[in-house]
Amino acid sequence: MLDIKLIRDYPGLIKEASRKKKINFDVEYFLEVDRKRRELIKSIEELNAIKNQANKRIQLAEKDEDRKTIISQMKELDINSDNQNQVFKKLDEEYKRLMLLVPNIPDETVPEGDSDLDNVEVRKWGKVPNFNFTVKDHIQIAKDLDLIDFEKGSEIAGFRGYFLKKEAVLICLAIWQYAMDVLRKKDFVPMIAPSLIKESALTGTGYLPQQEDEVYSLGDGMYLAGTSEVPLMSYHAGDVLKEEDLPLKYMGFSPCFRTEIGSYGKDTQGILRVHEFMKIEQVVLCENSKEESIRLHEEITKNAEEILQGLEIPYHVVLNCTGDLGLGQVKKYDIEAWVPSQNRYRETHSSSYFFDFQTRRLNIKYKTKQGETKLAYSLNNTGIATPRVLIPLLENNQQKDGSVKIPKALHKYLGFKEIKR
RNA sequence: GGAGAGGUGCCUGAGUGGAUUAAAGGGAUGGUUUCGAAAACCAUUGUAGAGUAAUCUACCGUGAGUUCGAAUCUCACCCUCUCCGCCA
Repeated sequence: MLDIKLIRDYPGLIKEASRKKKINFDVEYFLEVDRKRRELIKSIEELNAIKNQANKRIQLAEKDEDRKTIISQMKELDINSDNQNQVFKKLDEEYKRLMLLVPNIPDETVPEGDSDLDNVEVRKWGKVPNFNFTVKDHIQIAKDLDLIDFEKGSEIAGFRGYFLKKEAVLICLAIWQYAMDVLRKKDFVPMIAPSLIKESALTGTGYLPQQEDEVYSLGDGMYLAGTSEVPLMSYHAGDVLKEEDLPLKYMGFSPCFRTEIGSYGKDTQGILRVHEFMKIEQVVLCENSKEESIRLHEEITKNAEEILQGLEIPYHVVLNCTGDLGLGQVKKYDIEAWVPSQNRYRETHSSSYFFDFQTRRLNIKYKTKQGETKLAYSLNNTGIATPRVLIPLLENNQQKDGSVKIPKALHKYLGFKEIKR
């Protein structure tokens, strides 16, 4: 949600943002609704002022007759007032519905583009491995080493279902522990967040109503979160924080659920795109400042890179183009890890900032030292997501003999250095 | 799942249809006093919207309703607590 004053004063910016983000939003229509709504508010407030005055006169009236006269006058006035209120209710609903659909304005450094194909590489890390044998994809490796059971997975959990087995499980546990240790050193507060959540948490973070298809709805008003960003941001909904406590940094650990509607036919094999996975998410609330947002955005991006570097996984960072930005995102980097079997990088992390888009919806503020109350700004990035990260981990470390070497950083959590049969 | 109690401002807490402009106390901030502090005294102390401004409007968990008028009455929902049952 954006500041209504900004939309009123600079509708052109919103129009541009809609165009760049490939989002359909009719600014002129919205402003018309806003104008009518405001006119009505003014008129209703004037009526209320008359009523309030009349109430005082009713109380003070000495004669019963006077009182009756005023009451009958007020009854007449009420007919008009009821009508206005009904019209207002409809207008207000429409206004609120539209307010949730106004796209945030992309940063000027974000390249224009239609889709992820137009994202721009920012930097690369690590050496893409050269294999002197035919590389296997993660599916084959997992089958050969009995690490993932896809057949039973789809039998029990349906399409995109999977069972992790044996070392795959232990490695996931180790990866979580490792990633948490990295983030803990950077003072991120560990949280295990609920995935079963109410609608308001999803609306507050901007996933609803915009991305309704992608969220599992349980039909009783409860939903399954696609990321712990949703419960963690909602954790502070309605709060007035202290400036000296900012930035607040959380690492949220939770199962994540995604319908993947709209990606039918994409990545249907393996564990790249699954309905259910585990993720450690970095969530940050900071002061109302663009500079601070940018600084922290770079920081949480670096944190994720540090985690991947520790796992010895080659990656690159791309700057997402406007068409690949979500409704509320101002700027986003995706980190993509090298997947040898596909001979390309695939997304493992997504790092973005929102300014007050989410905090306005969630009403998260803070008091400055001068006593001013301001909306906080928010950011988030993946810490690590499993099992997806197993793909580059298994593939990049596969050996000619079919075994897989395990990156050093995980050894102390595992007690073994390779997967071998 | 069953039974009960409750939700009022930064906090405690009063308030069963009209003077509530939400009492009172506490806290916080500023001032007086003081060498300085404590105490005492005085003052200030919510959010949002409309307006150049004076000012006006809304908000007592949320939403709807009754009424000329609702923190107060009615209905639905949300949340918290207590007890019973079940349970990792």
